Amino acid sequence: MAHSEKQSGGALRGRRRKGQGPDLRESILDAAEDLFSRHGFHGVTVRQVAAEAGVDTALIHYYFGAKRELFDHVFARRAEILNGARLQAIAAYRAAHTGGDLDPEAIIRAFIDPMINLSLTGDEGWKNYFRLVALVNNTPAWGGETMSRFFDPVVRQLVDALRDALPQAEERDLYWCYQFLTGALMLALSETGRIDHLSGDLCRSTDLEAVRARLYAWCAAGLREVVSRRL
Amino acid sequence: MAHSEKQSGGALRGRRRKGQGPDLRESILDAAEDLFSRHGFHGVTVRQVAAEAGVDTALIHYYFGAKRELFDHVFARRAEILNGARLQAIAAYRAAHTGGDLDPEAIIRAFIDPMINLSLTGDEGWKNYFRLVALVNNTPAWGGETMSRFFDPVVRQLVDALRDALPQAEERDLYWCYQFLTGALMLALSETGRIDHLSGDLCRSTDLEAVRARLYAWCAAGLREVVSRRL
DNA sequence: GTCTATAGCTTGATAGAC
DNA sequence: GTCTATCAAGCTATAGAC
Repeated sequence: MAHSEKQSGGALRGRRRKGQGPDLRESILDAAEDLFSRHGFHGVTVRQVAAEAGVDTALIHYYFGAKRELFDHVFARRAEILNGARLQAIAAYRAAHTGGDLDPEAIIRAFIDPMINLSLTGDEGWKNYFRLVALVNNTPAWGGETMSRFFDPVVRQLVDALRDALPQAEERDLYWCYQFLTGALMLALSETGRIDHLSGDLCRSTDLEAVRARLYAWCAAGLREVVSRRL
Repeated sequence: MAHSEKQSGGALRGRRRKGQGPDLRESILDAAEDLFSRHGFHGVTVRQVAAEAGVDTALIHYYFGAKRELFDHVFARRAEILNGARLQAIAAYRAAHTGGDLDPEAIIRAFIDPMINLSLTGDEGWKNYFRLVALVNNTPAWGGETMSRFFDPVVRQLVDALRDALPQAEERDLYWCYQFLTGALMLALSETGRIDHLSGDLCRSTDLEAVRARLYAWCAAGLREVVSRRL
């Protein structure tokens, strides 16, 4: 509230960077994203963010206001890009298959592929971001509400597409299957290193190509089975 | 370290409670479990735990030492009970099917059923505990190591049993499938309420019977599919 | 825009009375 | 065992110089 006029006003947004030196605003968000994703909201101090970004704590409050607002900015920053990519992937698949049968596995692929691609080919920040989303997804106090606020529209597109692909499916089954899917997906994207230790380094949690090669098949087969058992 | 002699010594353990009034040590653990599971380690203060337990902060330090030691006590308390139940369920299934074919879905059921049963029929503390485990499971900084330390032995039993049931399966596939399973399972057990909102209350995250009716089929079908695609 | 300095509070932990 | 009292440290956030 103390800084809302600066965030919404065009003065700052219109001429940021000015071509000289790094963009401190983005540096702060990058540092916050990195730290929040590893230690959670309460596990990070504004001072740590400032130190990691190479700025002073006062500057963080100048740009983003309170600590919680900083967190929200971090969470929202990549959500739009991600949602756009996923919506487009689902729409592209539907457009290419109007009239014909829809394949549930291809729909799931369209939903997940953008995330794995961003994590693999994008900057390191995307890995931090997915870790953060996974953390929020498992945060009972406010995680469910936050996830809904940012990602429900895309999920509805997924469920809609799956319903069209499996018109005989019960509505509830689609939602439960989505929950299983997102639980498996989020854990994979957060790359906690546990599977490395567990498997004696036979599997690497950073090996998202291995995830891709298995997760779609896993989800599609599970969905088919759950839907068919109800009939 | 300041209190190690009190924790390991028999004096406190031998005559706790004395039959009068509530056991403050357990009350503290219950309160800490509740709060940690909702807000994470850093999101809870020792003072909050003390207030919730109805004791003074000094007593917490007297019993458990530092805040982190309190957390470790909370995490370890139910791990033994849980691991015992799961090991027994897997062993019981194997004992009942020596010589014959092993069913992957039944093995998965033996692995998961104790958790769902404890959450459904046990005290409220079990729900808090599973939320806590889910949170740790998705904590990059130290979650992977902690999960491994407490739960790897049981997971190895699961993987061993699945290997015997599917001798043609590739080793790596078994580990990846376990990761998908645990991601879906932990999210379900943490009951974040997101599916309620998403489905317009068609599904309830507290409805673990609905999870049970679908998760085993989901996991078993996914496992079969992943294993078969590799051949 | 960016930094210095600091106010005002909360935290984890302990010493010591009972 | 349990509580009162308290300390040193660290925290968020802001005011004001530049």
